[in-house]
This record gives sequence, structure tokens and C-alpha cells, in this order.
Amino acid sequence: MASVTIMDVARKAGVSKKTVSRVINNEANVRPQTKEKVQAAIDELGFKRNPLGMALAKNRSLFIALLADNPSPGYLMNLQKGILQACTEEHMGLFLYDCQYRSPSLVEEIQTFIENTLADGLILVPPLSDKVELLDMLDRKGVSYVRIGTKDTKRGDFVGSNTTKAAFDMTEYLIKLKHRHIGFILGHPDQASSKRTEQGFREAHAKAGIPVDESLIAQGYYTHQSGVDAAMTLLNKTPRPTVIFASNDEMAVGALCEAQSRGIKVPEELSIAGIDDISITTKVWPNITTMRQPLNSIGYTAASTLIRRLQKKPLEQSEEAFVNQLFDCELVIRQSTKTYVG
Amino acid sequence: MASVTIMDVARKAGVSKKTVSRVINNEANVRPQTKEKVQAAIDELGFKRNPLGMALAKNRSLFIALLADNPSPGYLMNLQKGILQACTEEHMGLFLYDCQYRSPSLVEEIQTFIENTLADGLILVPPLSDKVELLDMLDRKGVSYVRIGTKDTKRGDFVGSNTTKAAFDMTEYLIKLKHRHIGFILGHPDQASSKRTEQGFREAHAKAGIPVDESLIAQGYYTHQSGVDAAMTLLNKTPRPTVIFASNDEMAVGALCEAQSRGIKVPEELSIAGIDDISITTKVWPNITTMRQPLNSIGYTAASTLIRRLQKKPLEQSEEAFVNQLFDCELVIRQSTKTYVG
DNA sequence: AACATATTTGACACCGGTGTCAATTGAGTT
DNA sequence: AACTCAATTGACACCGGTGTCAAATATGTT
Repeated sequence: MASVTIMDVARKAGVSKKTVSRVINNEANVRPQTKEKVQAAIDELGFKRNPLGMALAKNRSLFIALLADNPSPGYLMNLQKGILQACTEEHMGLFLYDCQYRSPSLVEEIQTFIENTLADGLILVPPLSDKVELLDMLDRKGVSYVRIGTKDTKRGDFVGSNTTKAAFDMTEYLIKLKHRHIGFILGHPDQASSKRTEQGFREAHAKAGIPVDESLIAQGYYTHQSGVDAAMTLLNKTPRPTVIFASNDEMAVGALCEAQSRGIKVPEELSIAGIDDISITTKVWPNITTMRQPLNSIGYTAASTLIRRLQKKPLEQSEEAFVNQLFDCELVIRQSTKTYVG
Repeated sequence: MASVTIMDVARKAGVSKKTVSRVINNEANVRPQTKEKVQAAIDELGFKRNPLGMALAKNRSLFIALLADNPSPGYLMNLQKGILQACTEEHMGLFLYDCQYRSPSLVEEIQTFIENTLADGLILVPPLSDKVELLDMLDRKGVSYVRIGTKDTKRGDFVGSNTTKAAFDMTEYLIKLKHRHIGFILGHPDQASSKRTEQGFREAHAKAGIPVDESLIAQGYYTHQSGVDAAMTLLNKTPRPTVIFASNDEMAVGALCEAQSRGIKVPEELSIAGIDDISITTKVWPNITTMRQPLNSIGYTAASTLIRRLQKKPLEQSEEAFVNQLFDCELVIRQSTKTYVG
């Protein structure tokens, strides 16, 4: 409780507050021997700079906030882990803010949050990262942010994965397994990633010279339940698809549920595939074949991008091009997919 | 950016800084008409108090931290949601800190974290909440905390659920379903909740006058994989258990995986039950019967308990008894359990 | 040795609020 | 109208740091 202040150190080292400040900030133009003297005092007294005092003086709070709408626990958790790792390394704190994407007052709520906490910057997770009104507000207020998700409009810093390619690769793989009736579950129509997965799905068909079976495309919303519902629709079609490829794992697991509840054997009678590689894919039987999205790295990169951005002067920032980093996904073959044998 | 300060308001209202401060803190002894005048200026200028200035002056940062070791994504997510809700209502920020329970320098790392952020208080999630060295350090430094989990030692504020009763109720239910060979997967031996679930399991047997089949008790560690492993052991026994009751859902799902990979039909040939009611229980087929732990409420209660504690003076605090709130769990019957028919 | 220049250092105001305490104001009494 | 006492208000220092700028010191030159 009786915390050591910068003044205590200054007195002990026989220098001024400012000089101590210089040492702890590693500023140039401090004579080595002075620096040593001060450092000794710091060590001896166990001084730690009070982040609040610094924040007030510098008008920089040393923490960033993660804005999320809790899409799927696994997805968010993985991101969060990467983000936290970067924050810890850079001595930044991470604030959490949970929002309701659907709330009509979303933008105001977030604005209030920012004012209440003075977070230096924000990390936006889909579907928030696609919300134009939100980005407008942040730009207007001059708040730095990094968007995570699927590359859509060029706007601000962005980190995500190559969703089109992920869907393409998976579709190609399924085609290689001789599947010709591929049921496809679309993502949420409002989210950028949705168009991308569909695009990849179609491109792979085109490349293989196989027509897309339009009747086997069902709408989904990235939720487990929407996967169940879409699978229900697809499994009622004749001929039945021999594989269901969902735009994310959450829905793939939903499809698995629906298949199993009907007594359809996976993968013998139906293959199932998803995208993301969230933890649940290996917690169900059979484990789900998926495209691994490096969420941990994405989170890490997003956070360190944001932190680096914050360290630059606002002027520099506006002149420099925005970061736009895309990771590739990797095919992870598990037990839920199998060669189709007519 | 050009933020409005308390001085701006003071000038506009023709009063002193301090009077404005009184108004925004709703202090007594401000003449109504003065208050009105100030409030008008505040509204007109759109003034928001800078939390950093306040934090520095009051030596209270207005945020608390959630320390977690990410046991199961679903578990943590639910808690987090409740915690965040309470924080939002009380205008508190929530910091996140991810730690490695196993790290030998855990205590120092957490200490550094506290010093770096000046969080007013901490919320501890199992297994952190059982870690004595950590509690010692926090007590020594005078940091307020609330522990979440299973009631063990009386130490600090505590919020959790009645684990013994949960295990008791589930066991009783399984016995009512005529199961006599109940496979039981223990929790992590280091965590307090483990003893409690075992206790409840045994008490239910005792009450029903049925002996516990000791050969059907397997060690688990609360992880999915440990559930798989324990189920493997149990399913190799003769006679095979007719139901597997795991100390948490994560392991129950693991057991389900193992059963399904062996081609054992659940619930026809084997029933499965867990505790917690995390989201995955309804994302697998069949849905898992479980004891619903009100994690959201627990998180909410923990956070508001902590916040209320922080609002009291340290002196008062040490004199007052600690909060110790236990929630009851509720039996949620789903498709994974079924009456045993010899 | 005297001077010009570069490097180091410190005094002081300031970031945006709050606590203390004395000064001012208003109400109630005689 | 003068006086007492409580309610209201403001001046000022302070929380723990940083930025500015001028003063002090060190270094290099002739």
C-alpha cells in the first residue's frame, strides 16, 4: 500500500523527479553514471511507476479493449488468448467489453464505454468488425482500432484469414474425395465472410468443371442451431447430399447433431466439414474435418498491430498505409470426412 | 479529442472546480439551484469526467480484473458474461488476465500484473481460487478479491455453487433410473470441488442403501481428454457400468466421444451425465443430462460482491464478515440418460 | 585560457480530478 | 438589528507522473 513514488527515488538518488522519469523511460541524454545511480535507487526501493499517473500525464492509458459479441465461445477464446499474449508482452492491459450486436443503441453504448475507460485502442471481432456505423463513429472520434475477420472493405487496420481460399481448399478436397452432391451451409448474410466462403465454394467447383448443385445450398447464421436447421433442410432433399460443408465449425457440429439424431452414420453415410478449427471439433465424435484458422496468431497479430499503431504519432499514422494481414488456413483431416463410394 | 474538463464546466456555471466535483459525485450540501446550474453546464458542454484523473486522485482505478486459467471455454465464457454484466451496471471496467496455473512464477506474475494495472480488486476462478500461496500474497498486499468455485476453506469473499448437493442429486436421479453400476469420473485431485462431488456421489449411494462400486471410480482432471481416458478405463471393466457420471460436462463429453468411437450407443447401451451445463452439452448428440450451475448468476454475484466490497472503507472491510454465497444446481434432463433395463 | 557548442539536469507548470479546511452565506434567535 | 450556528462554497495543495525550457555542466576549438 505504502507505494514508492518517483519522488522517493529522486531523493534517494539525489536527483530531480524528471531525471528519474528519464531513466525509467529510457530517454537519451542521461549520463551513464547518473542512470546507474538512479537505477540503484529504483532497485533498492522496489519502485514501480504508477500507470495511472503516467496515463494522466501522457494522455495514454496503456490498455486496449476487446469488443466482442460472443459469437462462439471457442472462437472468441482462441482469439482472446492470442490477444492477451501480445498485450502481456507489450505491457498493455486488456479490457473486455461485451456487446449486443443487435442492440439499436450499440454505437452509443460503445461510445460511452470508451469515454468511461479511455482505452487507447480497440480490437473488433466479427460481426462488429463489419459494422459500418461503428467504424464511422470510431473514425470520427479518432479512436484507433484493428478489425479481425474477413477482409471486406479496406478500412483501418485489418487482420484475418483468407476465407475464400479456405472454402476453396476444402471444397477441392471434398471433390477429390469424389463427392458430387455437396451440401453447403452459408454464413450469416450480413457478414463479409459469408460471401467469401460461398465464392471459394463456387470457384472450386468451377475449377473442377463440376456444376454447383444449387438446391443443396442452405442459409445459415453461423450459430449451432442454424446448422441444425440447415442440415434438416439439406437432409430432406433427394438426392441427399453425400457431404455437408458448413461455413464454420459451429454449424458443422450442428449438422452432425442433426445427422446423428436421425441415425445417419457419419462419415459412413454422410461426411461433414467445417471451417475454423475451434476446440469443439475434437470434442465430438467423429472429430470434424476443418480448415484451421490460426486464431491465436490472428489475435496476437491484431493486438500487436494495434499496440504498434498506438505508439506512433497521430500524424504519422494518417500518412502511413493501413496494415492488412491475411493468414492462410490449413486443411485438417479428421474422422468426419470419407471418400464417397457410390 | 478536445475533451471538456471540470474547469470548463466550472467557468461556464460560474462556480469552482470543487463544486462541480460535488455535483458529479452527488455529494450532500449543494444548494439545489447551484446543482441545477452546474448540471445545465455539464449537459450543455457534454462533460464526462475523466476516469484517470479521478483514479489518480482517489487512488481507486474503477476497474477489476478477472484472473483465469481457461479451464473450459464454455465455463469461463458463461462466468465472464455474468461478471461483465455486473461491471457494466456498476460502471466498472473489467481487465482480463490469463495465467498458467502450473507456472512456478505464477504468484510473482500476478503481483506484477496488479502493480502494472492497479486493478481495485480481483476475481479468481478455479483452479486459481484454491491456490493458497496466491491468496496469501493478495492478503499480504491488501488486495480485495472474490473467489469463485467450490466452497472449501473459509477465506475471503466466496461465490459458488453447492457442488456436493449437485453430485448428490444427479446420483440420486441415476439410481432412480435403476442404474446400479454407476461409473464415476473424479475431478482434479488438487481442486476443492473434486472432494465435494465424490462426497455427494457417495452420500446418495448411502442414502439409497446401495454400495458404491469402487472399481468403477476413475480419476479425471476436468479436461476433455481426461474424460476420454477415464471412460476408456471404465468401459473396459466387467461388468461394464451402465452409466458414466462425470464430475463436469467437459469430461462427460469426453466420455461420450469414447463411447461413440467404440460404437456404444448412448443412451441405449450407456447413459452419460455431467455437471455444469456448459454450452457444449447441447451441441453434441445426444444432448447431455447435467446439473445446471448458474454460472451467469455466479459471475454476476461475484463481481457485484467485489464491487460492493471495494466501496467500503478498508477498516470496515476487515471487521465485517465475509460474503459466502452458494447457489443450488438444477437437474436438467436431456437425451443422454435413460432408465436402465436389465 | 577563453570561447562556442553540445550534453545533462532541474524548476516548474500541468494532466484532470479530489480532500481539507477556512471563508462565506443564509436561516433562525433574541 | 445583531448574533449564533449550520449549510454552502472556494482556495489551494495534492495524487504520481510528464513536457517545456532555461540553467548548469561538459566537451571541443582556437
